[in-house]
Amino acid sequence: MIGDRWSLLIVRDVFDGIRRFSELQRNLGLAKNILASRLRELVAQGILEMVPATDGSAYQEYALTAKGRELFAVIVALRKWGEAHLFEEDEPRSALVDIENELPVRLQVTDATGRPISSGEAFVRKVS
Amino acid sequence: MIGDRWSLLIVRDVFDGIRRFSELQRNLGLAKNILASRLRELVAQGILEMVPATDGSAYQEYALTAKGRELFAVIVALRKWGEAHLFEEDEPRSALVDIENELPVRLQVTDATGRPISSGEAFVRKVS
DNA sequence: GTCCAGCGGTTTCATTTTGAAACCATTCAT
DNA sequence: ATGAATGGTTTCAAAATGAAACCGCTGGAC
Repeated sequence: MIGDRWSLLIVRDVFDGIRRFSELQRNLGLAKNILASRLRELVAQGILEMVPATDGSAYQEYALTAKGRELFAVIVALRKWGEAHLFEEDEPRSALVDIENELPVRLQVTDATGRPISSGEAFVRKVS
Repeated sequence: MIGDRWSLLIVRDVFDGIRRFSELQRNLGLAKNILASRLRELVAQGILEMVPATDGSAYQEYALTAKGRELFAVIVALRKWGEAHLFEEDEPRSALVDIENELPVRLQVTDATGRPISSGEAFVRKVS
């Protein structure tokens, strides 16, 4: 899943409403055989599923499953980090905004009470 | 960065306090040449830096830079998704907990007012 | 101070993955 | 009915990965 260059980018594109094989290929610029292989894996992992095309044609589209939609925070986190660090100072960039106010979305790691925490304030614990 | 199998796992391990070359290699089980190559790239990208070892020895350690620490939400998001989906029902798993209450941390995508939002309520907008 | 193990790599080479291009069957628009 | 677009698969070369051997430096025991 995170083990290769393309899978998360494909998932991101599907979140953005790109659903067809050829659209994904044009948008990402990857080889068709690799795209076919990645889509097959994502479907096998239950992250994407094939559904009948919404435009009434006989083709299929790729859609996120519930498991796939749960990657939302991952995509948002990566997108925000990328927006902050992968562009030059004055280079045009994009931002993820909420539909209502059109203001950038926030992403916060908090403790159980809702207080924001930093990486030093958390650790991994074994649970059953 | 997200373009390969190991870089994010290395960053995760450094968040977990693993700082030495040999520790990373033992923990991740990857080839030494690949680890050396990935660490070189992460340092070149300004995500990690080499610092003198904290134990007084002449060796160096790898530490997160400010840019690297900003990947915290990405690591938390991936970890939570993995905890939820990558284990069998009754398989022992681990969870990221806050230091104070030892309760699982939360991760939320919200709009500018703090209201939690789902993927359908956000879209990408071009900004300057 | 000497010896030996451990650390932090690099080099070499075989295997695996990736990518570009050509090809193909089916579907759609005219 | 015809030609272009869709959604792939096949083939083959190039690049990335991984295992193993090697190497110089460090640290600890003696």
